Amino acid sequence: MRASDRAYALLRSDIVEWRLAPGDVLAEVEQSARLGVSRTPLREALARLVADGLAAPHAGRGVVVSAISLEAVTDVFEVRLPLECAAVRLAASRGDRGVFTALAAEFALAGRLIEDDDGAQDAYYALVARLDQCIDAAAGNRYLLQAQKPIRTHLARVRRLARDNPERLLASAREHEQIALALASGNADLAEASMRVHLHHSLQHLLTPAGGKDDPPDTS
Amino acid sequence: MRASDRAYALLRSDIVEWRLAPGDVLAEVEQSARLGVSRTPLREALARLVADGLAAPHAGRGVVVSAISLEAVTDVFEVRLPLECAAVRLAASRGDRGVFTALAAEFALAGRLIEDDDGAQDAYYALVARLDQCIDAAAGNRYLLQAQKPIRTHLARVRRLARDNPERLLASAREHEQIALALASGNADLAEASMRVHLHHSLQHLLTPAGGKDDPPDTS
DNA sequence: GCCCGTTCCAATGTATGCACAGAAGGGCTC
DNA sequence: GAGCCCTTCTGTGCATACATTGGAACGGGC
Repeated sequence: MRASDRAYALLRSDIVEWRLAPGDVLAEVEQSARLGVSRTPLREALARLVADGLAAPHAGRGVVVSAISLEAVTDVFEVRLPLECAAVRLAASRGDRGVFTALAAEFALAGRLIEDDDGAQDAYYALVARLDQCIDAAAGNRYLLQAQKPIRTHLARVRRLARDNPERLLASAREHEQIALALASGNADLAEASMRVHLHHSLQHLLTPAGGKDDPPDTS
Repeated sequence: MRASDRAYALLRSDIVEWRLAPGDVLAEVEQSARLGVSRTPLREALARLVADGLAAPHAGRGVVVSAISLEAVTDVFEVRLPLECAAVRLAASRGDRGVFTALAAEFALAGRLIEDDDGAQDAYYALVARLDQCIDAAAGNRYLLQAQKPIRTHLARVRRLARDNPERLLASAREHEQIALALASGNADLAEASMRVHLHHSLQHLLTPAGGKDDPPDTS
């Protein structure tokens, strides 16, 4: 792997996983020393971060990690909603239905994934990621993918703000099952409606202040 | 201005305006010599072009200008439609209505801009760009803007495939006037509907093979 | 005591040199 | 004569050295 790719991946995960907080300055010499690469590939990595919107050039003072807030979450969803709806509509009309039938069955069984302890939730997240990938593949539109990629990045960053909530995850699994079923039936209207339902609950949960002990948003 | 910015702007316009054709290889040494910058800023410019989707890394052979075709136009519009609709919905609910009332009046007068000879059409395109900027400002969503930017770039590239057609431009002006009027009234549903009408005609015209002498798409 | 100017420093922006990888062409062998 | 391998060469990837710009701190003047 190229050094610039490594630097980009490391910095990106550092930002997404909140090891680098908004406002932190990414000085070239400091980061190049920390990551063990030279300034040239590091500059390339910083440029990609800026293009992603994860960092912003600070006039004359390098780049700083960009801020993300609750208003920003609302803004992100204002873009995510039409994009995801467009994606599922395309996937419903173009996709291979068998794939989504199988995925729906997996989501129906997802309860045990979620209720199992520790690492099992990762399996659920992986399942969600697989559904996303299948939708992307079925939509078959590189421009749509290009538009969604930064949105998903910002979303992943917000997701790390809170821990997991089994209740919400279970509801999320049911919503995803509905989406998969709609795609399996090739019904674009139903798929879009199911996606709207899911995104509504997802955003609502994100905007709900973490009430009790750990009341965690799920944005998948 | 920085050398990397100059290189990016030059290469970008070269690609958008078809001085560089799809498949052309962008060799670092060659382009750095042509543009009068060193290899380092040129590499940065190439990376930005790749991020924009205007070029793609070709394994072991540098980056090549990416292809754009009629299927690609359809794909671009599949993303453009939901994004522009979302933008006008937000603009209708948030924007300052006076701005759009004034713009609607300008579009109503746009006939003379279009029918005037030569450079006058540029004034019309500038007017369209101003409407876009006002919609962007009214929507006030940086993530939406981030998603739209590459789409608009690809669109600008396609637009250069054909010359102007006064008939289509006049119809386009009327469609834009409707959008502006809907925004001025703060009616999100009407604004979206007007946008859908405009995009439908825009795409139809793009997909129509240039029939007579110069039957030129307008994608604004 | 405060404000403005100057100077120094640090960090970015740029250029160039070096090393490695992939491709193309030629030569050798079957 | 054709196919395969080796050599060479071009071009990218990386590192480092140099220039330039912006900022901060210190000193002088009001």
